[in-house]
Amino acid sequence: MADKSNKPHKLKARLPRGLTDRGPAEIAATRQMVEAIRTVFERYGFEPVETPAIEYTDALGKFLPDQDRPNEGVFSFQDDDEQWLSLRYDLTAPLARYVAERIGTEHLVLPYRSYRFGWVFRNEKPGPGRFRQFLQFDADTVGAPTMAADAEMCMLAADTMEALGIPRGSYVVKVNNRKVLDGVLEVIGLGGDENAGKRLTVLRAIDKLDRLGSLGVKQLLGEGRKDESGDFTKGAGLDAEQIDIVLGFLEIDVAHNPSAALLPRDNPALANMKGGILYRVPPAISNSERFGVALQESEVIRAGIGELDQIRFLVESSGYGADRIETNFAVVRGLEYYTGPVYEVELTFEINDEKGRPVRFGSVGGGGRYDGLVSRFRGEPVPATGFSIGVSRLQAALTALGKLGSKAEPGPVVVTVFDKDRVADYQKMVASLRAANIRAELYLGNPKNIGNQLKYADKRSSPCVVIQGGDEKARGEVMIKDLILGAGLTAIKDRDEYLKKQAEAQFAVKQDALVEAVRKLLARHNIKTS
RNA sequence: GCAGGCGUAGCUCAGUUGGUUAGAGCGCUGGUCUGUGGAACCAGAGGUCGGUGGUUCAAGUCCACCCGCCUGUACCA
Repeated sequence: MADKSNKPHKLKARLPRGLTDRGPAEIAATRQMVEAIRTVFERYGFEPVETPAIEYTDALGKFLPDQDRPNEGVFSFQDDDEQWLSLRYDLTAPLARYVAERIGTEHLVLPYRSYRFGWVFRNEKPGPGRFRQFLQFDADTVGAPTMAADAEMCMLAADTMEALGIPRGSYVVKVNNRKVLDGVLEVIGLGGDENAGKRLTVLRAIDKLDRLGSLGVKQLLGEGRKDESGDFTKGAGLDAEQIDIVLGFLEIDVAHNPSAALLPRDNPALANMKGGILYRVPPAISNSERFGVALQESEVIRAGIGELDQIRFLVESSGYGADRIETNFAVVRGLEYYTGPVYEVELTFEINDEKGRPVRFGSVGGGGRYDGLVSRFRGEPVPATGFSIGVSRLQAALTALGKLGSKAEPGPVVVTVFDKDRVADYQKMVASLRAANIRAELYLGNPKNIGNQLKYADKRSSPCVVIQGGDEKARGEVMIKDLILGAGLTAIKDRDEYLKKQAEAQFAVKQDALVEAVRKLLARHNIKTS
């Protein structure tokens, strides 16, 4: 028993769930993505701004810690003055706080266009590609009520996807307007405060269209739905006609000719449509005795479609067709603060995971108009619209797609230790390489044989090693071995060919030509020197 | 949160109706190896069998609870 106390309960090295460590390949991939996004955002005229990861909880929005569920959704804690603080869960609310503090001063010019990226935190169940700490990249325009600001967000989203190497056709920016859905719900009798809960249930059901299909949504709008594990989700309890109308709206194909969805009330061609505004509406809507006329005359729906039409016109004018930016009445987006147009970027390709199962990445970014968010801090209305990219999720998708990060970055040049007594000489060689901006390191392990040192360099993905044994030293030379060339040698069967390549892969140069020779070797393999 | 499935070495997995000191492959470390990377051979390290409690003469194996992971679902700014 006594000897066991040597290692009593070994501390288990472990990471809290939903969090992840990131190695060189992932970090390099993230850098590359952030750089691509930043370039596009700056091209659009947005300027950088940074806010801290911690804010007062009440500034972040609705998630106030309460007794029952103190940390639901958001990580919160109390300051020593007992005020509640939280880790930010998005970048929009902190921006609203930032703007509200500066609006009307010389430190903020309206319309204010800014971008920022950083870690955000959500205390919720993690899943594949879903973490409790993840990177977001946002752009926002504050103080511009015009739809031109929204159209710009959509074009920005499309340009960013392409800058990230996602080909046109493999993504789509979907645009909807919260006013359209709000109008529909109002007309079918779900207006008013007393129906707020039901409206939420309906919107949630609509949001699941791409995942559950129209049958699943139909069930959720009605009685409810049972999933494959037997769990039952209670539905919104709409009647058949209400359900038909909601589904009918979702199915209207507005993507490719949205302008046609809005026709002026006084268009003579519409005489037979009772002065309505919707064109090509499904029978469920036009035939509805109860709601048909009201739907077609709804001012809210008309306003919403009018805004969508403006966005459509603006992006089309700039050359962005429906292959990149489409109007889609099924997009819901956040339930909380959006007040007008909402956008969502979806990846449209499917890929399989390592077990061959299809993985949907779905939405990798989104945003919308939130005219109420800044005004929470101020009496006056402040229009704002923004767009946000989930960098972490997008990175997971791009990695799975093979666009990112699978290949190791080239390592440093390794100077081997041949003669233990001459470490200083080798260190000097390293220093001369470093002085020439070449990544280089001395082998710091046990130098008892050269083979191990080559193995090490190989594992580091070093482009080459430098060797100087007694023979080279006597001739005033160093040996350079090209590991990248050498890597292919074992595959070569032909002896002459092998010897030729071998000679290319390993060569001696005068000691004072070391730096130049290494530089040439790196250039041959397209490795940047700093 | 709810439902279901799964937890044995760093990884992938064996482990009999409950029965002695829990195994294999890969990986890792060292050696053969003071002149050359992916090889070969040899040796070694590494396990509270996810945790705690219970049943039993005896638990990796049976039971309960907890934790973690996976799938679905709910919530999601």
